[in-house]
Amino acid sequence: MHRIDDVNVLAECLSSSDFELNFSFPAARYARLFHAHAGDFILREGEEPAYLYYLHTGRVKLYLTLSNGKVSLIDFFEAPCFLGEMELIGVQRESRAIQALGDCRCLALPVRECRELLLHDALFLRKLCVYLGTKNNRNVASLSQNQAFPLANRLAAFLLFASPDGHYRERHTHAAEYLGVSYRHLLHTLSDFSRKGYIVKETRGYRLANRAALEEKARGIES
Amino acid sequence: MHRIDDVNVLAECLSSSDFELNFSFPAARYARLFHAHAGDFILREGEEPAYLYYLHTGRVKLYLTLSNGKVSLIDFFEAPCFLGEMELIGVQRESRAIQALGDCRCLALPVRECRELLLHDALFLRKLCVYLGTKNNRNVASLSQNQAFPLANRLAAFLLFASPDGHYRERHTHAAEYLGVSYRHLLHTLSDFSRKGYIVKETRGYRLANRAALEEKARGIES
DNA sequence: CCGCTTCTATGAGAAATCTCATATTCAGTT
DNA sequence: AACTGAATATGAGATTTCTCATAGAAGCGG
Repeated sequence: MHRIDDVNVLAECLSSSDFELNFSFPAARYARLFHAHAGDFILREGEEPAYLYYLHTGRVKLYLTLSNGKVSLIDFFEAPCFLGEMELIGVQRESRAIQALGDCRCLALPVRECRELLLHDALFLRKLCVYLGTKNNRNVASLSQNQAFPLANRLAAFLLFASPDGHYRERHTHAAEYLGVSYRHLLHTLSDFSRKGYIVKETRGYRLANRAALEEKARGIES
Repeated sequence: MHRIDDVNVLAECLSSSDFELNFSFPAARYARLFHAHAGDFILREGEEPAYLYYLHTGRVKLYLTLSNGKVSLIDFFEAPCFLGEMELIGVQRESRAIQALGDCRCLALPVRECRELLLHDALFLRKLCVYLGTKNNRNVASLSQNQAFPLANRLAAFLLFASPDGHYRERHTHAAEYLGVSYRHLLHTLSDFSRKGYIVKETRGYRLANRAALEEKARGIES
């Protein structure tokens, strides 16, 4: 990830986002702009971030490495959202990494300069509470779903979620991590879906061939 | 759960807790006191709470009922903590219930009167952010652990966690919910631990007989 | 004391999921 | 063009976990 010092690009980003609406102090005055390429790390494991980031464009994934050695993909985040907010409020112990999935633009407030301002800004804190609460809800939902439903149901929901145009193109490796199952088992279930005609393999990915059946499978998950 | 109108008891509760330190306005003026017996519901599923609760004494469990019909135990909370804060900030969609595990005392602020005060109080909001962030961390940790380790490891950790005096006395039904496995499988694994001599069955519960072995099993989980 | 519900307990068999081994393809590198 | 590391695939067998069936024990209101 590298910093972009072009003042015009920064101004453009600021004006094309809700960034400033999150603060009751003139945050724009402190803002920097960063650009991350696909695969770049925005937060590295065990590193104290120097900025509070606001993802302006792009998509990232958050994961942590267990003592197991296994890497567990925790969640996807899409712009707009905060990154590094847990560290700001000082509740971060685990070593987490945030990695860009595609090109990302991040507005950033330097913690050193803004920490006190942020921690006394009721508007920002309220926005942050909502954001944290929403994240919490999602986590709780997936926590209980993972335990309550076998992969077939969760995969059906994921296929529908991740295929806006009816074409599924996620990496199997990513999907397996996200769904919390082994790569092997994901492939099993995909080929099972193929056999049943729910999906059809294409040159690159799958086409959702029987949306109704997938929705039926996914039912009971949406809560 | 019923309200306690004794002003002296209320005053006593206020003075014996950090309650007032969470707010920069005179919250004590608005505070009520409630008492819940074991099994009482503090929040019912699908009900909009009229109060922001601060658990003064006691222990509660939070769970939600899936469309599945299955009930999923999400978490335990111990005093002191907030309850109903998700609803206050307006990010609550799922139907959750909070049930007292033993006798509980709750300080409570009426949402109708305090909502605006609370949502503009930077001190309270900051405390709430920390609280939500901590909750989030716990959820993420258990989310990834559940996926990464079989029950034997998690159970070992749970036994050590839930047996301060070396005697385990949790309800199997509760434990099974909490660990996210079937009752049957929990019993399997317990009897396996028995056979291996890790634990010894007593009149009521189990005694941890081989703490070292349990710690070995639990290792790799503590992150 | 009776009937009801919940918890505890155990067995048998099935389903879900994992590990390991092995190939192939593909993109990037040298 | 050869090499390498990741992603894709597929098979076989083991492990984990679940469902169902059954039964006794404990607690509780009538």
